[in-house]
Amino acid sequence: MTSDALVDALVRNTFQVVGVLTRIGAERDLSLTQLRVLGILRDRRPRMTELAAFLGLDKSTLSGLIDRAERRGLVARGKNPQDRRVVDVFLTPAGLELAEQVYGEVRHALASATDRLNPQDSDRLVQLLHAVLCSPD
Amino acid sequence: MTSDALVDALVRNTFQVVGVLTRIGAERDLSLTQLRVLGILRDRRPRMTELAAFLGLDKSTLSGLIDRAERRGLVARGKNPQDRRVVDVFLTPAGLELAEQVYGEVRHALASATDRLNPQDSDRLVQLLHAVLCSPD
DNA sequence: ATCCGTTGGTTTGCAATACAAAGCATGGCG
DNA sequence: CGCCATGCTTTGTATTGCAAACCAACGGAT
Repeated sequence: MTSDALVDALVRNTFQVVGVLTRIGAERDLSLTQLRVLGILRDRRPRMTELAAFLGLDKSTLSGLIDRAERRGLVARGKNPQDRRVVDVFLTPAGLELAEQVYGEVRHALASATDRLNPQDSDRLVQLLHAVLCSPD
Repeated sequence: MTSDALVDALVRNTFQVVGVLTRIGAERDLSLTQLRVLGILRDRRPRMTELAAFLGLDKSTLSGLIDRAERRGLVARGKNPQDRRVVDVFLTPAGLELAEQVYGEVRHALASATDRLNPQDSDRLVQLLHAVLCSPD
């Protein structure tokens, strides 16, 4: 079955990227999850529950996660005028700067891998990856 | 820059696969790391240090990890006749069975995604992924 | 043969991550 | 108003991870 080879490649690729992300995050004392939070908040301002669902985490997990990030001045909690129960989360300027920095480094670190492809192959790979991951099930 | 799109796709893909692995692991009380241990031990019998290096973890982290897996009867520690200091790790029959089971499920879960590709695209994607990840840097 | 530095693992202490269950406040009904 | 649902936090517990200290075994040098 050819799809086995594909699954293997996907999983292997996953752990390699996870390794890169973890290493880069560790240099700034950011866990994989924190890194992901920063990435998500770059272009969103979700409420706690939304963010938890996005990350596939429990609400209670997120409370602690945001607590720590807030204590470091990376994110902030905002009140939602429509519904006083909900808590919106967003990046502080410092958080945004760190996010951009880190993701710049990620691009740089992965460049050594992605540069092995010529532009056509690169485009093709992007297309294929999109095809594979388009539906979140 | 086209490589930005590629990096984005790789990272997004990574988190999607991590999500699948985490979910399937959770059904059997296996963390992502435990899952990976099982995957690695399927066709290897490394010593503790080798396994730690493979996973990018500290030796001390691995001790606890293997402790718990051993307590569940999934792996075992073996003495190395050449050097009495080293501890070899390998899957028990139960561990092997669980590993096969879980990775079967992973294949199944990802099949809904991979099946979207025709065989040619699938092969092409495998090729491209291999090209990207061939050197671990 | 002994000394001693190196290597291989474990132990201990600490922080972060994650879940579940319980709790608290707000919202939105009937 | 009474009551349940929703949104988030708190509390308790297990796992994961690192660093530092530790012990045991190896191996070369004297």
